[in-house]
Amino acid sequence: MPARKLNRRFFNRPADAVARDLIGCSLIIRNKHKKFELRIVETEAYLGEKDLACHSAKGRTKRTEVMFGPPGFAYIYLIYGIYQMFNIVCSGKGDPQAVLIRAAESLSDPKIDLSGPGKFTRALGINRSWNAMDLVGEKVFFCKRPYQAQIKRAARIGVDYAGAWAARPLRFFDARSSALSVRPK
DNA sequence: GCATCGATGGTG
DNA sequence: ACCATCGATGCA
Repeated sequence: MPARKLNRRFFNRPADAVARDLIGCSLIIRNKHKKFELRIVETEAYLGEKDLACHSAKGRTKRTEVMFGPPGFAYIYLIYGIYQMFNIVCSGKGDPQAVLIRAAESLSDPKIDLSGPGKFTRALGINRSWNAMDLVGEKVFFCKRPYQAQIKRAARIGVDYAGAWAARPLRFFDARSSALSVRPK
């Protein structure tokens, strides 16, 4: 039945709260020809200027500009010259936090592999042209759905450079999912 | 199984 | 010179 659509207020909270609450939620993407529906199983929170793993800690630049704006919009960037990372801007305007979507399960086509942040964007055709896209709109939006995830948390992946922030348990995942991203540590 | 490594390009 | 990654390769 009609799942509850997540509104802008949902994202106007600290990124760790949003990251946790997004586990088990669905993401609906309506393109011209295809419609994707998927369930989010892994996220990471990036807590803004004080968080040394968060891009906004390096300052306000052209790339990170969207994070300094209002919540509920996409922050997309290129990593390793190859992969696009899909984030949702969180917290209020002027507090540049974000949540990275790391893995999901496709509900519309189980064959689609979304078990990693790079695989996720590649499979869904998400790229930097999506930067600043509204994620509480008509074509792309999230829904709360009746699903019992077993939520666990751990340190974030690939941020060893961030000092004490690297050890913080800001990665959230559904322990029952078989579509988690793999990387150890 | 696991460890290591190259691809590839924007960013500061 | 770094990277919020992935997949291939080598060796066990």
